Amino acid sequence: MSLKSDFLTILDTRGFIHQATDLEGLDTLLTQEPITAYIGFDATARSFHVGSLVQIMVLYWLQQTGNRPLVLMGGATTKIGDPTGKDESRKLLSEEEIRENIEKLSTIFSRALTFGKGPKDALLLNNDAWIDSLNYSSFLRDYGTHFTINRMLTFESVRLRLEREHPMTFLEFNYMILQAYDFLELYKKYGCCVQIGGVDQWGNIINGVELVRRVTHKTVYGLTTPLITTASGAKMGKTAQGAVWLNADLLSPFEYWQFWRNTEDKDVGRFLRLFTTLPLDEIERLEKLEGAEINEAKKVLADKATAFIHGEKAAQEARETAHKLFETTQANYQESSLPTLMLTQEELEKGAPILDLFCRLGLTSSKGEARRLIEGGGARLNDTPIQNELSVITATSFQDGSPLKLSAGKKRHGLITKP
RNA sequence: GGAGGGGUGGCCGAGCGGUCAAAGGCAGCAGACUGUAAAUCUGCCGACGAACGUCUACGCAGGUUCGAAUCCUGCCCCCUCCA
Repeated sequence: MSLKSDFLTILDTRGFIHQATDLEGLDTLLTQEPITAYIGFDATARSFHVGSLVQIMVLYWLQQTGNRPLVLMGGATTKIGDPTGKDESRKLLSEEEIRENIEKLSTIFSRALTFGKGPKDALLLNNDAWIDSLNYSSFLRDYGTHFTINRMLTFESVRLRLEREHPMTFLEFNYMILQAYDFLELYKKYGCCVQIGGVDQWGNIINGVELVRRVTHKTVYGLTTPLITTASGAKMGKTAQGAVWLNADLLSPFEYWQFWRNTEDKDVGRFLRLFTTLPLDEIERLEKLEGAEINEAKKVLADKATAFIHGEKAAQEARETAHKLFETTQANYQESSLPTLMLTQEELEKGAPILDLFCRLGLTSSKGEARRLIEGGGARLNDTPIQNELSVITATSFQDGSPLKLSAGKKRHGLITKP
């Protein structure tokens, strides 16, 4: 099928579309008038990770093509989704946590989207605003009639749990109803007619689409994005440190840059399409590079992806640090984005144990790990393998006054400076 | 409420009185080869300690024993079937 609208054409050619309720209908609508669409986000963590990046990119393109994005933070649904908070004080605390999470999560959108009060400006919403005040009996009477258990049982998420004989609580069962209600609310308040989400959200999205139709007799649309895996089949987003967070306080821009730089060859083209805004013909050129040349494409990917989240300046710095680290022998890392540790005068006199320094720089999580690293030959000081696990850093270790580079393997480095 | 099964390291999963810091797999880390890639091969993979070693860990709390992940008692949680 050939798509006519800018938005769907971009989504399609860049690989964002997994399935949709009525792609043609949505396409037609998009060519007629600007629309409002939303994506819901959970507030369970303090930061998004690359898994959510697909969704964020979709919102970006939505706004770029002249439509209005709504970012819905699931303040209320997150609260309900976690049934462990039983006693009163904990519940209060977790509400507090959710608030903090939402605050932190929201910062990510400011670079990708333009917020404001204009017709095309993005809005940040929290479903707390309407779900918290729902009255159980009237909610049941008004909306409960639109959901049949028969239908709900056929949804993938439910069916799988039942087939595997995994328990599913009534609470979880209700989650999808509340999410459907979100859609209805957004449709009524903001004229929002599209919900977008990951493949796992398909069932929930369908429910929303149907609820809106039953209540208002209007057609709204659902669209899902594919689950992004690496060419080797692994779920995206794991590094040595854990998840690939988007917030800089959890993962430095340099490490973020490195994550993209280390993309597998086979993924470069796909990732350039998904996670950068480079023109398609440029991407086609880049992905044709072969052998070692494809590294240039990976650098572009890293630059653009980092700039999108952390800004041009941070991307530039990350690139320079990487260049110094991997492509030259020069040792001036002062301006780098590597973890840095300054020793005290006292430590320099007494000698700082190398094992401690590995831990303090976050290169290893225990002294034992640092010890094993040295035994295995993966530990280096200024690119010279460390032989003795008992060595110490003293004032004389700084030969020319520049920082010392401590490395765990070839890719993880930290700097040690003296006062 | 009754009967039965089960809770082991990041995950899966063996062990069922000493040889268990706990097989095997996955994930992870490092080394070799390369291109800061993939694949492959090798090593490592609880903490502390320079080291003999010490401590903490097999749902929780006690107990039996020279000795317990393994046996007993109580509690908590999960699953299956029955009411």
